Formats: sequence, structure tokens, C-alpha cells
Amino acid sequence: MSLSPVAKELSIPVIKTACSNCNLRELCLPFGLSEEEMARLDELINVRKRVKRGEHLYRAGQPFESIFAIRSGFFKTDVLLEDGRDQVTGFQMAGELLGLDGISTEHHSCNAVALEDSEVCYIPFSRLEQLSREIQALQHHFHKVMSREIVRDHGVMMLLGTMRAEERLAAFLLNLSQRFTARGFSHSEFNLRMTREEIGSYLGLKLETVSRAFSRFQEEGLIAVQQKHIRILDIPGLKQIMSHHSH
Amino acid sequence: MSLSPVAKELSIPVIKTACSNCNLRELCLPFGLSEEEMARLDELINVRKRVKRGEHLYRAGQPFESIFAIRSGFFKTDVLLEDGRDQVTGFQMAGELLGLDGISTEHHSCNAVALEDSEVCYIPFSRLEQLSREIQALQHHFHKVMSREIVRDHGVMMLLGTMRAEERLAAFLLNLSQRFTARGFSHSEFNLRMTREEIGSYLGLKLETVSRAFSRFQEEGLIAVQQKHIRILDIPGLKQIMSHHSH
DNA sequence: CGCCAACTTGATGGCTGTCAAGTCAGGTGG
DNA sequence: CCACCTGACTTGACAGCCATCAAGTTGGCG
Repeated sequence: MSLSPVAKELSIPVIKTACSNCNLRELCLPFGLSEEEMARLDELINVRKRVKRGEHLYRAGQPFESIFAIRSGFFKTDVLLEDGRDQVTGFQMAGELLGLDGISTEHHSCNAVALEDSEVCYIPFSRLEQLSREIQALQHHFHKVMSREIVRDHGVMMLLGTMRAEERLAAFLLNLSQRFTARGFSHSEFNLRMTREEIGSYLGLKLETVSRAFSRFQEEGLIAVQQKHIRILDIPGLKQIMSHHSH
Repeated sequence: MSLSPVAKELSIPVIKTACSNCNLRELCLPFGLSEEEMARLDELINVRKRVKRGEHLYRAGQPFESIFAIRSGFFKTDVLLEDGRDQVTGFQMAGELLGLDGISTEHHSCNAVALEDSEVCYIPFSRLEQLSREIQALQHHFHKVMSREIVRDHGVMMLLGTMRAEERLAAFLLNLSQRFTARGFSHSEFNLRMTREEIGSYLGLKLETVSRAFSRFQEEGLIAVQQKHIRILDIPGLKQIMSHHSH
């Protein structure tokens, strides 16, 4: 199969990268590395690609070869069950890693889809393992990142297992706000990249329930919603809802 | 504070271990290691302790120093929220690792409680990292184990987010059955180590709902329940319930 | 034998899913 | 430029699953 000019144009463009210049290095894999160590990490990460909104970065079942660092943009990951059910397992933003689930079986176990035009760095996994055998700080940081993912998942299990709809949505908004803040964006105003249905899938709710909860928060003066644009007006109020065990 | 004889007696007894003799080595960290490599892992794991039913192996907030391999017995892990809510995040059995969540913050983020008298191997984490810088197979296997935990958690999120009560319980029973099988026990007959309440907490259900679902499965001839004793009579039937999207 | 935790079962209510209709915003083509 | 179309969202009415409350049963243990 040869690539037609059109197919070529559709293929994902390749760009050179450098962790040492990346303004996300404090959030990403290079965290805590010396100049010299970061240079060695740079050598390993020499592919960066654009992924357009709606495109898959990888699909469940594909062979696992590398993990991905999000340089810019926004992704979702989702899992599909044999019986047709699916669920969004996470939303990932700049500086976060994608693909850790693929290590276990050497095949990706979920789909990763860009929710806006994005850029990712390819991190070939076997070379990352090799380098982390040589650089203790890298090894340790990578272990922390994986562990953080496990802790995060426990938080979602908690949310799904014990919280009611409005509590889940409040927790979700606070989490987004906090992650935007960490990236230097406004903590109180942002655009949702995902649909109500995707939020619902992540939170174990139907889209109508998500919509109703948004409306209710607005009535109560906690947030201002206009479609995907969200302004958070009362963070303590949201926190109270999140932890207000109704009985 | 000095230890009285009584306190001494209550402290957890220490036993010498050896991975190379352990009949769980195919399920546990030593998987895939050569004789010589396993001997080096042995050097690192020189503490084994008994944990009695009901005792904590560790508690949320405690400093993280080692991970634990379960040599025999049965554990649960649970998370406590500030507002008093808690949830069981997992049940762990022989050959599985405990404590991976503590790597990220260097403090344990959940509680681990023995549900029956158990024995665990202490695996000092910094020494494990050191050794896995030297033994590639160990490093890679450890990464797989962490990744598997992430995939497992996604499965639980799926369960909590999309399944109804009976589907969840069917999935739970099939999962237990499969794990008992992998350990050489009967796949169709076993004793639950946890209460209905703990099952419910894990599955995001109330204990009454768990009890009713058990009764219903029994009426339908899928299982035979007598308190904690379970006989699985119809695995395909349970699978069908698990994936029977009710609409 | 009696106590207690764990469990079972029934009755009722509420949260959220389901179904349906309508609104809104953005993009396309005439 | 406007009409139209479509996907995303909102809102309402109703129903069903599961939580809640309550009472009774079982089994283990001192």
C-alpha cells in the first residue's frame, strides 16, 4: 500500500522536541533531573506529533511501544466492553502521560482520543526503561507517576462508588480547576473540552443528569455555565457540596 | 515507652523468607527471573511477617518504605474520605502486591487490613529500585505489575460506572473464581473472606442489595450460598448476567 | 445459654435513568 | 446573507433500581 499525496497529508506530522526547552518539564517526566540527565532524556524523545481533534492517538488492542507525554491539548481515554458498553476512564491534559495501561499486556487497553488539536511526545518505552536503569532520579520519578495514576484511579472509584450526582460533578469541576491552575490558567474560568455525554460517562451518569446538575449549580450561584464555557463562582461552595454527605 | 511482655507478644512475628522456595513465585515479583537473579531478590526480601485477621498491615498516612507481597492470606484495602465516607478499593490474595499506591507521595494512601490470618514479605522499596536498575527482567516485570494495577482499576471504574447491581456481583464472583483458579484452588467453591458490607463497599452497593442479589442468583440456580460459603453452579450463566446489557 | 455481628427479607421512598420535546450554536450551501 | 441542518444541550414527566428503614433469622463464641 503506497501513500497517495492525500494520505500523506492526512498522516500525523513529525516535529523535533526537547524536554530541556519544554515549559512543562516541571509537570512531566523530566521533573527533578539535572541538566545533563535531561539532555539524555531528550535524545530518547525525538518524535513529536500533532493529533487533530477527534483523532485517535492509539486504540485498544494496538501493540504498545511507547508512552506519550502531552505537550499541548486535551485527551480522553475510554474503554469498550464486549457487550458494547463503554466508559471514559480519564481526561488528560498538558504535561500528563498517556499509555501507561499498555505496559501490562504490551497492548493498549484503552482508546486515546484528542478532544482538541494536540501535540504529544513519543517516549519509546524500552528506551525509557533502559535510561531509567541508568538515571535513578528518572526511575524514581517514573514510578511515582505510575503510582499517582493508581491513586487517582482510587479517587475515581471512590467518586463512583460513594458519591451522588451533584457531589460527583462538584468533584469533577474542582479537579479540573486545580489542574488548570497548576498549568498557569485561570482556576475560575475555562472551556470544557468534552461533551456532557463524555462527562457523564466518566462520572457514571447520564448526560441529562450532568446537564441538570450544571443548571442546579447555576441556580445556586456556584458557577456560571454557557454551553462549554464555565466560570466557577464559589469554590468553597462546591467543596461543601462535594463532601456534604447528604445524611 | 518500653514493651511489656504482653506488647511483645502482640507484635508481629518475623520469619525468614526465600522467593526461590516460594510456590507463588510464578505469580509474584520473581516471575521470569533466572536462578541467580532470584537469589539476589531473596537477599533483599529478608523479612516476612504474620498479620492476624483484623489487623492493619499499614494505614493511610503512614510513611511508605516498602511494598508487600502476600505469601498467604487475604487482604482488603480501603480509602477514607474526610467526610467519613469510605470505600474498599480492592481485595488482594496470595502472590499479589500491596502498597504500590504509597510510592507516589511516599506515604500510604489507603489502609490494608488482613481479612484472615496472613503472611506477607516486606520488600524495601528503595532496594527494589536499586535491584531493578541492575536486573532488567525485574524492572520490566515490576512495571508490568504496576500497569496491571492501573488496568484493573479501569475495570472497576467500568463496573461502578456502567453496571447494575447484579451485573456487578456476577463480575465480582467470576473475578474471584478466576483468581482462586490461578492459585490452584477450586474455581467453583470457596469461602468469602469479606462481609456483605465489604463486598457492597467495593461494588458501590449497600449490603442489603448484595444480599438480595445473592439470593436471586441462588433462586435462579446460578450459585449456592450459605453465609460465606459459595458454590458457583453456572459460570456461563453468570457471564451472561455480567454482560447482559438490560436494554 | 445468651449475646452479638452478620445476614436475610420486606416495605417504602428518592435519586437518577429513560423517553420525549424543544432550544441553542455552529457550519454548510444556496 | 440567510435558511437549513445537525449535534449538543436543556428541561419536563415518569418509572425503575437501589437505598433506606425495619424486623426477624442465623451462626459463632464466650
